[in-house]
Amino acid sequence: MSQRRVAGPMGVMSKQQQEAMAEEMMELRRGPWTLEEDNLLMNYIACHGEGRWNLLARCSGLKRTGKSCRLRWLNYLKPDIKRGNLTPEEQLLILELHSKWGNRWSRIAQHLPGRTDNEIKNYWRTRVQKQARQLKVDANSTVFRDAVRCYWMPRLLEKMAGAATDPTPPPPPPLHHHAAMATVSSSPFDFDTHLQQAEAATACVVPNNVYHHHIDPSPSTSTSAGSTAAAAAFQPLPCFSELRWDQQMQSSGELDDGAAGVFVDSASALGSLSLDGLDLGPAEYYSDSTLLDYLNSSCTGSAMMTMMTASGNAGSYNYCGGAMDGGDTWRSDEVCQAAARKLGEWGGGI
DNA sequence: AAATCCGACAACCGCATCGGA
DNA sequence: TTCCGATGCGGTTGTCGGATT
Repeated sequence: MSQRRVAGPMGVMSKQQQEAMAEEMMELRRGPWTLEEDNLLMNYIACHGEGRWNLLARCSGLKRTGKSCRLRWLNYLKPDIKRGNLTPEEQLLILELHSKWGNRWSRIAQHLPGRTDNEIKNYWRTRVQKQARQLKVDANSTVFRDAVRCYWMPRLLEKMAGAATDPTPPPPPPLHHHAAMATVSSSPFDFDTHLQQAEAATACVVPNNVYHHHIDPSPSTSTSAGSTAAAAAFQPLPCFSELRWDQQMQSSGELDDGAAGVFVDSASALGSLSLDGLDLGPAEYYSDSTLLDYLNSSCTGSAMMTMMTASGNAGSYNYCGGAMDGGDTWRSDEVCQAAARKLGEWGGGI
């Protein structure tokens, strides 16, 4: 940032120095807010509304900077702030969105109503990064991300499934496709124990942003209790069930990177992806290139890929000879609708 | 019981961006 | 076009309370 300098009584002085001097002259307060200060701030905002924080700081009688007032309001006093521990759903969403956007705390917070960017950032630093530190790996490393995707997220989904069927928690949903999955348990999670398994699983995992809480697509191959539990894990969360075609996404400007692909609104937990009938687990957003990479690495000849959500929306497209049909060939067809109905029969909530 | 450690979270700081003058 | 104030964002620090030694 530019350090703007202006001439003053002390000679050339940076803007920061000027501010510091002004603060000194006004004896601005720092540190924890008192009840009186909170009341002053709330009363002022009740009368004049949010915004214009510097003016607020000057006129409210608070000996605080505008910045400090804004932060106190947004992170603590605002009426719609949600207090208390993050729910498994919220934790899942944070892990999910962070894997997609990185440290874009504010952007992530927009998807968690009532939670602040500060709260999410603190959660990440105290909980998630702690795990990474204990493993002596970087929290942004591929290995750690895969461990999160393969083991932490499924455990959160189990928690969600358990909560949905309380007071009698169901058995964990069937997890398959990777032998390592069989070791996932509801006991206290031991990240260290699973790290090696995560590394092994990574070798055969595919679209990079797929995590593996697989539901069995075929009722005949799983117990009804297991299917119910699996479906329960996909019970609708707010705003989570819309599948949009890429062209719609682009025309509506919802994809800021202009990428084509498939997007299952917000909660990956509700999307499911299959390839020629083989369940690939929940899906969120797949760029065309991601899908193509995967298909190229795992398919010979042709294949049909389908996606569906718990609300019953579904789509598919064809892969043949190393290429995919373009976005305009996406269609919602009978096959997918039938599959979606099937999911509904298992309790997916169509 | 006292000292120390540690996790959680509130608050601060530096910088970037935006919009109006 | 430039300047500058306001606001927002992400990284870092400070504080407090509970757990542990």
